[in-house]
Amino acid sequence: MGSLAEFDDLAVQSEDLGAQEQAVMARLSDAGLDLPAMALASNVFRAATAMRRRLEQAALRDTDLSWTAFKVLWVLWIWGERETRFVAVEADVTKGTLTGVVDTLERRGMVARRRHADDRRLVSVALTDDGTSLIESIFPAFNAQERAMADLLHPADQHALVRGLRRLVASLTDEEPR
Amino acid sequence: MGSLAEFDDLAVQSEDLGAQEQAVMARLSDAGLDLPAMALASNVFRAATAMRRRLEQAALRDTDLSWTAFKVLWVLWIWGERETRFVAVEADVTKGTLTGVVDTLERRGMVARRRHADDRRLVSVALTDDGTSLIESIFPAFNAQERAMADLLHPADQHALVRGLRRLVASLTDEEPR
DNA sequence: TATTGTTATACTCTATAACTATA
DNA sequence: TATAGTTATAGAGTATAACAATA
Repeated sequence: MGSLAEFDDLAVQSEDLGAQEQAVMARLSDAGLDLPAMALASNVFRAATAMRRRLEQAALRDTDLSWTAFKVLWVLWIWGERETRFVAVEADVTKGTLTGVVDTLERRGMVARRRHADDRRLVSVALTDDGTSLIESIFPAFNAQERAMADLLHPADQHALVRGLRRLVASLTDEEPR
Repeated sequence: MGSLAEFDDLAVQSEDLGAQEQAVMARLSDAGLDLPAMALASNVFRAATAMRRRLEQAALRDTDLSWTAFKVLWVLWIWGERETRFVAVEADVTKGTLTGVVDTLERRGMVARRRHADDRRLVSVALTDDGTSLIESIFPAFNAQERAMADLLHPADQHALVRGLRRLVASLTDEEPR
């Protein structure tokens, strides 16, 4: 069985396929590759890039916050004061990157470090009042963009998409604990 | 109506929600935000990061190719010789980045530039025979990882996920032509 | 010995914009 | 004037690894 048929099966409606995917089919249809899996990966990347670009332009442009600095503020807003290793995992950055971002945010008075009394290797980070005000002033516009993007899909598609992504993320992250 | 109920509606099964999303619900359930949209965005980013990390480690680690260099080879493999502006869009990088990546790949003999005779502003890039061999030797392992990740989901979930992502990408990219 | 956070290095990619050569 | 690609600059993130302090 050719993978072309397999791919087509996933396609549902050919109008949904971009030019790139059509070229892929023409080029690779009998190379023994898993085209549906390719389509899954490449669409995850394309969606992520397009969404991040839009969020950065529309919601972060005038805030003087990098994508990562924003994520760190957000994590602290959601979770409250936490140890830096936790924040690094949650914001999905390396600990080296986190040190730098926290340095910057601390210099601007948005977060504060606190060394633990009981285990003095540990450092926790928390939003200051100014940091809380900042994230609370930025987040509504950020979320409005998220909503506008989600609304590009029918509710049933949104539903299915989130469910699939959650399962994928769950499987990937407990496979590779990092 | 609280957004908590709205969020829960999307959740389907609470075991699917990671700890982060549960904390979000607890923290933000009545802030007037669109939590399902937030869940969509954040799961796209988390999936993309986890997948890229795995592909880089498992398939690109020993190849001496950066993520972007790999994408450029892939684009040229799929499309054949193309003008650099086309390659930049397709590989989703800026033209400045592309110049650098093509410089590197050309120095290694994997691609070749060709200036057009009819419009001498234009430069096309194509794989050399060595470049073709390289991408053909790397891609099977890359695709095997893509398949392994896709197989973490049931076929119906894969199907729904790809369909949703395609539609999202299509809407986002014809909204913002770049 | 192991762990936490910090520091250091070298690399990749980005955004932005100026520059060249062509059209 | 506009366009295609190149070059330049500064910034942000990465992987990797060494390091100091602490456990």
